[in-house]
Amino acid sequence: MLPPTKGPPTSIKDIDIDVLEDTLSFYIRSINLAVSRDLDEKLEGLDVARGTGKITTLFLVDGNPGIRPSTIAKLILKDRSATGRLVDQMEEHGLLFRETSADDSRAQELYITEKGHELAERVRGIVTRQSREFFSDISDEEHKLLIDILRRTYRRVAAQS
Amino acid sequence: MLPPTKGPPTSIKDIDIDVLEDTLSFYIRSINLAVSRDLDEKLEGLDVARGTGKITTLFLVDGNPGIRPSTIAKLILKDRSATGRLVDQMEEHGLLFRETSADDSRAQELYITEKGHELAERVRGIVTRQSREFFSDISDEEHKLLIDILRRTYRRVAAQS
DNA sequence: GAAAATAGTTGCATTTGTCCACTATCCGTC
DNA sequence: GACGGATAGTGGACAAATGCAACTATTTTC
Repeated sequence: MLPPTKGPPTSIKDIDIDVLEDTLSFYIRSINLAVSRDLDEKLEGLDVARGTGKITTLFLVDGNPGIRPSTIAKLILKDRSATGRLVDQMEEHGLLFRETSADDSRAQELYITEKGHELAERVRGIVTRQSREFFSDISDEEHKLLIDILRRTYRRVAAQS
Repeated sequence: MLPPTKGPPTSIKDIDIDVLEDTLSFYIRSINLAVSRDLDEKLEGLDVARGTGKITTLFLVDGNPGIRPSTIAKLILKDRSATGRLVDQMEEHGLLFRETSADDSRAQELYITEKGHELAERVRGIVTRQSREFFSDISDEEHKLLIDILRRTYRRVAAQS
């Protein structure tokens, strides 16, 4: 008979995390912490590190010339206020510039700069590699599956905001 | 022939998010924002809302009497400093209490209180339901699959910290 | 017994985001 | 074409969380 395993559990493997063991949101939230930290390291010093949204914004402006801050806000799941400040930062860093829309003078159109475009180029590689490396214990097949499923969820959430 | 779709893209569906479209970390990070917000709403006023870690800590202490702050730190992927403050809060709210370990007077053992146990009971239901509802567009089969995969990743990450 | 490692605490700084109110502008309707 | 309601962007105040580094107290190692 094994010795009674009472008393403070010490090894991480013996720990019971209760219903979280089968709770998807728990894994999403936890892995988010880890993957975001890892990504920040890889982006160190790049004008685009820290927080969600900068990278997405960079790509959005690079690939969709004239896109508006409010559209970006919906896609990065932040409010206009936060998005505005984010655009401020990126403008200060010379990654993009604003223009008032000709159609609607309330709105702005965002355009990438040369510097921004170059950064996008660099970041493209870093981000792709980082994600694949971080999740390297997941097979290609599973990886594809995960993305297909989570993409649906993301689209649903982004669409309704 | 369709009219040229040049000019500022307006509908979210037409937007190109570049390589992020196939980047798992992007989905994890984005969905994390949404699912965390949704969860916070469901937990409103419950001593356990906001930030990652409180819920996990509550369950850990409830299910693993005598568990140490440093063990919790590894599981919630925070440093001891942040974990300590988190335990402070929960102690102030009367959810758990500390005792100095008899074996090692540097270490503490954490125990749940009656109030903490009751809260755990409530939160168990809320958390499970919230996750399943949030991801309700995912089939049971896919859901199971996702969890199995992400659990591996979480364990790997938690183990090495 | 001395050095190195570990547990926890605290101060500090930084970041980040949310809420709310305010202005300018556009849209639809009477 | 004037008015009310929605929408775009901005700015301020505020709350919170978290990470780092330094420091104390113990324990472990050699």
